[in-house]
Amino acid sequence: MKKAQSHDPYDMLGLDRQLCFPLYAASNLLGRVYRPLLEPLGLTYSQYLVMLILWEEGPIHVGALAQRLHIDSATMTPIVKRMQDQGLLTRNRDRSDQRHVIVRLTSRGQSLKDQAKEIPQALSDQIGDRLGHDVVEGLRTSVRKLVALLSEDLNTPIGVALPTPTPLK
Amino acid sequence: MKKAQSHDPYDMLGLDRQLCFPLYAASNLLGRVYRPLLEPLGLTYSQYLVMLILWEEGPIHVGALAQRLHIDSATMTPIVKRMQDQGLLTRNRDRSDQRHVIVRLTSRGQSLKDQAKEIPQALSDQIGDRLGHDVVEGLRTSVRKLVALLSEDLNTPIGVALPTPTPLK
DNA sequence: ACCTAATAATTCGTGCACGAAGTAAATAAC
DNA sequence: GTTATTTACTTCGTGCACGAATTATTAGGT
Repeated sequence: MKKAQSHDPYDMLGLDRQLCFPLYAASNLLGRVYRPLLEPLGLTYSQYLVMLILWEEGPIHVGALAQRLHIDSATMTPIVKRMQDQGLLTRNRDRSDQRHVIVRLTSRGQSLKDQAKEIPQALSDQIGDRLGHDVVEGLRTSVRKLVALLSEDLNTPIGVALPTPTPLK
Repeated sequence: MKKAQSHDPYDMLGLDRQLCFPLYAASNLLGRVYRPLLEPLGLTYSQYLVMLILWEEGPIHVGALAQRLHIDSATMTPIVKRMQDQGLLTRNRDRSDQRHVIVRLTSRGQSLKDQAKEIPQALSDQIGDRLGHDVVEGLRTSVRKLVALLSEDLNTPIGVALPTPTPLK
């Protein structure tokens, strides 16, 4: 069922044949689209994602936050620190387990939700209208499957077959 | 044809409803998958993308390189500088137009192609086998459409409808 | 020729994103 | 109960990625 495309390994090095590159480009471009929309709220894109979780789920540990966004906890720490400096949230040690740090929205952080609520709809409409809402929907579910695959395979690495590059040729 | 999902703006703030978040996560995760594969070659992921273009198309200006990868030229400059330091390429002013800087592979950069040629096939197979090759193919074309849309709309900004958030409610 | 765009690359400052190493607290081992 | 191990977060160093401001060069207007 798969159409017989070239199996010359060199052909695979074409930028257009890769899946990774469009994803990389799309992610960067989306970040660039979000920037002017989030600037009035004083949020970066990563900070916006943190807010989405806090608005939806309430107080949460730093590690859980990082896990939810599929980023390293070493990346999360400075993000929530800056957000604390902005008065959006508080960071406190868990009294029952001093290793955990609980992140909580301040009232200022809570109230920001009102200003943010129009953003996803506006973007979703704009993209959906031009790309086709069904295309966007399929894209969303496919990418989520890919994310699920990649994040589970970070335990049993996906590239483990590489150490023996071409057994025989 | 579109199924009637909630139009409550607050519902749209759910992390699972967003298209942008899976793309962000997928891009980060893919970068993490590529890292150990590219480390033996001494390349970062962005540097790998630059190499793909140079292998495929030969000498190119810094600006064109940035445009091809949909990143800012201010991001490109330090990348090619580091690659020059590694002896992978040369940077020279264009004699016919001193504003342009031409990037060329060195022989060392050329020869790296041999070591890289197995990488995309290995990943493509691993992901395709688990996600379905047809799913991956559909994903690839959809994301490319999205990229095309986003990059053209950066001239006529996509978020232009936002300055009037809710005309009336 | 001269003065003004426009263009190409770079520099600057901020914020992610990562792996590796470090610190401190809770748990296990014995 | 003291020592080892695990867990949660932080610190550190490198490399992107961006917008804004600079510099250098070319192209246009008169």
